[in-house]
Amino acid sequence: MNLKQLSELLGLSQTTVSRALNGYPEVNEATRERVLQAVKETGYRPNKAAQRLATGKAGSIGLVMPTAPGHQSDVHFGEFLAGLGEESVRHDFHFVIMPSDPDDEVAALRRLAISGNVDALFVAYMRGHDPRIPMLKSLSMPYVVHGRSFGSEPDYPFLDIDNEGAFYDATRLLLQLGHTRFALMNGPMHLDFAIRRKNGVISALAERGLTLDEDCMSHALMTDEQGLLAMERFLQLPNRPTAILCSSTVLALGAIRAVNQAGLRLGEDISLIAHDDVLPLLKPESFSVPLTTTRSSLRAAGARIAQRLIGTVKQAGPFPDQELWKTELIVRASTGPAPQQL
Amino acid sequence: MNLKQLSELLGLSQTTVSRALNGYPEVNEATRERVLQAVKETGYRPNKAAQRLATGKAGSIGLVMPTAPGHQSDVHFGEFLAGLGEESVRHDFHFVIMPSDPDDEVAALRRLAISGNVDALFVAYMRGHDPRIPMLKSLSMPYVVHGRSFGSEPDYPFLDIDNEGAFYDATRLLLQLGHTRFALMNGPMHLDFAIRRKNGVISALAERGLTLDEDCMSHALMTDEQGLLAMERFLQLPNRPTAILCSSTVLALGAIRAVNQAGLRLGEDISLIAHDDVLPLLKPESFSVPLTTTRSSLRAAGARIAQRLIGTVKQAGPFPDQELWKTELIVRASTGPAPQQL
DNA sequence: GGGAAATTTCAAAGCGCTTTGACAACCAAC
DNA sequence: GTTGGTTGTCAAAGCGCTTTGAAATTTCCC
Repeated sequence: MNLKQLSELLGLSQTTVSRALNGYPEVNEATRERVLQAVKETGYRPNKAAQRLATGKAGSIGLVMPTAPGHQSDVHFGEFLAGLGEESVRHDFHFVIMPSDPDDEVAALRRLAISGNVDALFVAYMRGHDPRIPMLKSLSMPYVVHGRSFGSEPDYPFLDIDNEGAFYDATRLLLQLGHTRFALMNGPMHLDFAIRRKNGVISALAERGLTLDEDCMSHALMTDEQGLLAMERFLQLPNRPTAILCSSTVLALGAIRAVNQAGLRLGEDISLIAHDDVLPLLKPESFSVPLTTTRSSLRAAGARIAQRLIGTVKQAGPFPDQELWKTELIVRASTGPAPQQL
Repeated sequence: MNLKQLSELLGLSQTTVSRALNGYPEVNEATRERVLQAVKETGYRPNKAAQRLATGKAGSIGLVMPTAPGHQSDVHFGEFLAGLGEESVRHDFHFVIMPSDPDDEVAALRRLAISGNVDALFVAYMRGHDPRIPMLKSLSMPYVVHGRSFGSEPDYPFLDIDNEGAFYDATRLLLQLGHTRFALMNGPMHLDFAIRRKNGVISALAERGLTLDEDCMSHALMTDEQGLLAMERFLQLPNRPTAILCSSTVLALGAIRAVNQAGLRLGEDISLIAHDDVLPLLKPESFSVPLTTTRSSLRAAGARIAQRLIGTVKQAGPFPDQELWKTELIVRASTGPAPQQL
């Protein structure tokens, strides 16, 4: 069943039927009703490819999924996708995923943009001075950046959380509890959020005249394995840290295993605050010692970005171009007063 | 730049240019060279929407991502996606994701199929007597099922691992080590793989005249939290099991925490074998006590399914319709002889 | 050199939709 | 009863590609 057949069935022109379907005002309400009824009965569905060709709109948003043989498939990515998905299905959009080697993202993004398969782009895993930003600007296609790019003029549309503020607050809490020896277990060094979180820690420490040693910083993929390794290193330092800031609950998982293995008690010998992306798989409150966290839902961010992108494509009102979400600092049992000096 | 302009530029007809581009034989090699050269210089890219309309092929495969507000976004899903992605990018395919409430998958799948956005479908998370199978059969669109559907005639294209065999073998290993009290920590009861794994355990036990108590079975989402809860229950049983079979390394994570908390030693007081989907996030060899596992790579399965789907769409030779992959049983330190009777 | 066969190219007809510009049909107002 | 403004409907022209069927050109063989 196509439009032509449907219109013949109804004794109307294709124009009228098309207009009735797409909510144009210049159609008699009675006629529209008839058309809608016929659609129900015949199960007519407009051909997407033809719609696309005619309108130039694809009804989909595109994104690049970093993946390579052997590359980590990131839990955080799946969670974000879920948010994006929930929102797009609500608007009858779908999304197109272009897998790409993480080293080749600019090219992948360009391919996706010119493929004509998408109306808008979303990008994540931002780095400092990210080359994708100028590229996106040069494209005439709506986009939203998840995160920001340190070092680039922030004049592009983004949604980010206040990473620096989150880790500043977390650090201050630990300072107030009397801790003086800190360590930071961070994501890969080149990623924007990692830079900002580090800055947050450093500036809070600086207020008390403290610094963060090179030894007390780790930059790695956010896996439990890396968390374990990093923590083991920290614990072997001559003057080992008592306060740990951790960029993910996944890292925390490994870190805590290391703490346990060393026979230390979390929340007493070692205090730890992790950033919580609200992964349903890893609830900080159900850790054996519930985790103090800075919280911001990755899924909610995904949904919001989808909303902005789709709204822009549909020209449904203006959206704020730049959003910075505050995180919540939630205190649980993994933080406690600094242990007495030995 | 479109085809018309390009052909005018070359002084050729659209037909010839189109044929040259698409590798048809009825084009002079010299002409083809000229065309290809012009494409390079002008950066011409055929309009996808028009191609689709003309050919009826979308160049993409579709899948339904189960997601709902509050629903688990599954680590296993992301890993599978990575495999699918690696392969599809290799063939210039992309995939379209339709998010859907897990209770509404049949409808979502149908929407996706008739949306005209995809050439082929992939489905996973199969259940017993899965209603999607008859639905897929009724569609005239290629598809591959990941897993199988217990109770349905296996006359549809699938790729599955030998779940029953894996758990049969794992159980036999534990039996040989002298264990007699078993527990099974499984995925959700309605899922096909869970049914088959359970059968594998039961039939291995039956050979020794043993049975699996209702108490010693848990069916739950495969999260570490559920693993913890299930194991805590097992450990409180009057005659507690010494051998645990576990459907995922994620479940094992929680289970092991419970074992530790109870002051028991893994591989001595309790033996555990988990199924390992080769999640890069959770390597069984880097657990504090390395895990004995049945292994089969989810990512490889994703890649293989993409290969079959794309091959079918492109009519590139026949593929086996049904594949059953064996798993590997890899023995590490989490299994040991049954402890002496008390 | 002529005719048949093979090779190369082309004009035109779709694919199924949207949208433009024109045209009836109707109403109110003078 | 004509004018002017709405309303509702339509025919036809795209959108940019593929593909059919025919025509033009070249090649081959006797």
